[in-house]
Amino acid sequence: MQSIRDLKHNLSLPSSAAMPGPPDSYHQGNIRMVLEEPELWKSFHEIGTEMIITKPGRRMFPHCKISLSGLVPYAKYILLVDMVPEDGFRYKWNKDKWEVAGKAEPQPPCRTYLHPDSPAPGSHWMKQPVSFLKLKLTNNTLDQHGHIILHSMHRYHPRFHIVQADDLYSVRWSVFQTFTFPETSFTAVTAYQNSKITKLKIDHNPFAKGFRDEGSNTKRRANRTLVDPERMAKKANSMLERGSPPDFQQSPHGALDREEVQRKEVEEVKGERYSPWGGESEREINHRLQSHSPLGPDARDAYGSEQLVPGQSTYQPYRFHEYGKSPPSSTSSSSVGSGASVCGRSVRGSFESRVPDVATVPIHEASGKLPPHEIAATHPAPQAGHQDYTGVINMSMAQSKTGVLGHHPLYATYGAEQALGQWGGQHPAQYPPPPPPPHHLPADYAAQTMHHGYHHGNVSDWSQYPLFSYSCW
DNA sequence: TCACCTCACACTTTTGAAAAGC
DNA sequence: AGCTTTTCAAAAGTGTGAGGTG
Repeated sequence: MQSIRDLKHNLSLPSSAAMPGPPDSYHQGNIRMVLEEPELWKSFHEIGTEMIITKPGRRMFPHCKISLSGLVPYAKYILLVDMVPEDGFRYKWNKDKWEVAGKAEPQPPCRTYLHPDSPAPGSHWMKQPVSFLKLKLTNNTLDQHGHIILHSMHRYHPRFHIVQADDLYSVRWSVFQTFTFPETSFTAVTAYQNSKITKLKIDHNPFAKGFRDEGSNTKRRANRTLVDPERMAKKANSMLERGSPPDFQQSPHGALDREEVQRKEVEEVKGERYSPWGGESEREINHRLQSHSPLGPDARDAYGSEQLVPGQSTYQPYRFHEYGKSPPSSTSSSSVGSGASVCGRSVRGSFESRVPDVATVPIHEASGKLPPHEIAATHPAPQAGHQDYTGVINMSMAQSKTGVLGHHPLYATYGAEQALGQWGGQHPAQYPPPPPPPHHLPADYAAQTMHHGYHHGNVSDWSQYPLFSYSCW
């Protein structure tokens, strides 16, 4: 196998003519990624996962945890995660289900979370599940901490990228593969909308133990009463004004028959399996999760995360329309493509996606074609319009990483100006059409996303260019 | 008025430095 | 002296619910 060093050398040649064909690193297509705790994810997914986003940043729960195999033990890899909008809509919670509430807001700056262990040899990644526990989500578009910025009431799903690279400098010249898992999609919220989700979180998140009804919760409430009688009096007053007894109101499990209420809710959560996305049944979800595996339902265990994306199309430069995990195309989708498309999800033409101002990027046709009311109460078709926009990894961070950051999480920022500026006129020369798909790629892997970052070799200039060309919408 | 967001709170787990033991 | 284990306080991560905002 050609070493990554050789690959780097080849790719560093400035001329597009020098762009090598697919290197032997395509053999890395053996990489397999499996989502850990799929049952937990599934239980959330069936109800409609919500993730809290806050100004200071909030961790995900369940958090992203994956297992990797098929890596070259001695080769170094970098693991990245980013969040991709599911569609071009904004949602609202109406009674007991999510409804489309209009077009999505312009996408905030795209950021990528780099696993703090990166870069590490394949043996390191494979020896145990890899957790992205410390990844945080925020709704603060001016966030300085590098958290992943999302819009509330919008739907996203995480995407995992694995890049064979000795260090962050090499990323741009390296092959990377992308994986997604349909069950990890979620709605970003600032406060939980679906009480079933709240309950699931409380039941499974150790930090929320205090809210469980197994004794400590009541103790907590009692303490609170003692600690701040004034507050409680105030609260009681306000509740009286609303005409409900203070101890029963508000809480999903009031003092009155709390156990029964809880039992009832548990039954609802476990048994009802209702989907806020238009009544998708468990069977349907299972079917969807399984049937999208290119290897069929039986392959889910073995190839739990392999995905289905037409290999050819993903090689189109600057766009990645087929990626659209919507409808989720497999248990996890992996795609193979050029470095010019990672955040792909566009219905618009690739040229339209390169508008110079991300804030004004029009929502795609899809959202225009399909009136919200027609979509309401149903899970919108994933292919629904996406906005394209691109981003640039903040390489100043990457640069510092190699020397200073050590084992701290690195977030790569995709600034709007950078992103669009660079797309503005450079790419044709800068990002020549990628080579044809590897002829020796096994059928299975032709469906994966394998991106090549074809960039110029001048390291001093590389911060101008994206690690991934981002089309987040 | 309403939908959404922010904040302080109580409670929990995690982290890391200091102390103790070997 | 050096290493490992234990202890404990501080920090960080939770959902709650009142109040704020547009």
